[in-house]
Amino acid sequence: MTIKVTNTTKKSSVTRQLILDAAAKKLSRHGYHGTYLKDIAESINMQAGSLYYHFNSKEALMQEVLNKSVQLIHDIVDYEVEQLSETPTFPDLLRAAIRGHLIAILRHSDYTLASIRNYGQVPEAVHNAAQPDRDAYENFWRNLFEQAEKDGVIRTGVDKHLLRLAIFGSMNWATIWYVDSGASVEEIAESQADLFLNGCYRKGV
Amino acid sequence: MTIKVTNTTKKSSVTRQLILDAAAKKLSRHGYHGTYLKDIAESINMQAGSLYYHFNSKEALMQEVLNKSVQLIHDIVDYEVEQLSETPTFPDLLRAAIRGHLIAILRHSDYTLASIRNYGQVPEAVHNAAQPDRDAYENFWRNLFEQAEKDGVIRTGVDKHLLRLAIFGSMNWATIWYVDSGASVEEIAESQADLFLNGCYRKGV
DNA sequence: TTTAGATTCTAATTGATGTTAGATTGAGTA
DNA sequence: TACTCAATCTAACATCAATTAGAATCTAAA
Repeated sequence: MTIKVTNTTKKSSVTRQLILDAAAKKLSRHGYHGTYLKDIAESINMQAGSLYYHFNSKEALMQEVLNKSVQLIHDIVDYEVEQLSETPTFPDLLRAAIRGHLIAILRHSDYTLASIRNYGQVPEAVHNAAQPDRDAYENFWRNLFEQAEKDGVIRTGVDKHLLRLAIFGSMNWATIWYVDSGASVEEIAESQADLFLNGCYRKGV
Repeated sequence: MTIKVTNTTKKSSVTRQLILDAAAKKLSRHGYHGTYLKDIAESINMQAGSLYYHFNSKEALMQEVLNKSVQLIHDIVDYEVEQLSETPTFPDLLRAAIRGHLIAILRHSDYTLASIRNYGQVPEAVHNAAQPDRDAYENFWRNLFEQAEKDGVIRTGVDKHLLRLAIFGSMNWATIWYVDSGASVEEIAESQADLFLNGCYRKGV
């Protein structure tokens, strides 16, 4: 058996990437247990056994897909937020964060759907390995709302915790209907930000 | 082979229900391909083969779980809405609908998690079979917002379609974090309704 | 008590999957 | 040219899942 150390050969890393992409695609469509190494391999014209040159096991491969999916989102959100002016307002920040998250999960939907759909379906070891990355990303949002509350721009009575979870839900759910909606990512982001900031209700008819 | 016709015997229908419940539990935790008939059977002290007396195939069993999950939600939402006064306001209606949906998916989470997590992961035949029920339920929400718009209580610029999907996302996502949150279903419902009605932003600091 | 029908079990069968070891290929290098 | 090593393939192995046929058991009515 070949022991795998970090391999930096050109060809190897290209193939690795091909495998990861193919795995993400399968994983997003068929779930962990419905994703077969044979299918992954076939979709990039390889044999199932050959995958073991690049990954030690199915679990290891899946783990890397899940990790990458979270990092991808985090990176894009960071980027979108950094594009803002020096002293962005809370609505600006929220809009940018939502836009980043949606861009990530809708444009790279194979990875994020793989992550979302298999949350709690993969073996625990795989699940736990991605937790640190998830926590790091979650903290970004926690901080966003904590700062906003300090600044007094959150309406009294709004639970920061439930607010964050509601926004997460709305965004992540978009992976399910986005393709059929015809709307652009930017439109959806704008709409969701506006909704969470101002609500849908017109008072005093 | 025994051909199954609709069987109304007492014992049979009780066992059927046991099987469905067990299947929903497994399905919600391990996904379609990770759910094994053997496990379902064992969890209710039966043999895998015996399941075939009640269901023609794994697909047929799964299909019934998914159908039931949607019907369950629809029924409870209808009930909550009917409890309202003769002429409920839009906020009242929305609150009741959200409460009903959350009660359904959080109290009977095995069925609804089974449905949500396996959306697009089950074989297409199974998926399609549950579509009519899903459509019927979706129409309830469509009508809710259409009526509200006619009544002029929706803020201009709000996209009814995206609004509905955002609310769905927030609610359904709650299945993931509910158990760890410590919040009650009623609190979450109240909080989400308030959020979607009025937003989180306090204007004019 | 007998018996027919309903329900469950038992023991295969068939097919597919993750994994591995060893053979094979192919590109660069001494 | 020979050699090395990365990369891939091939052909197995062991396991396990869905399904089935028929035997066994249980239940309620005659």
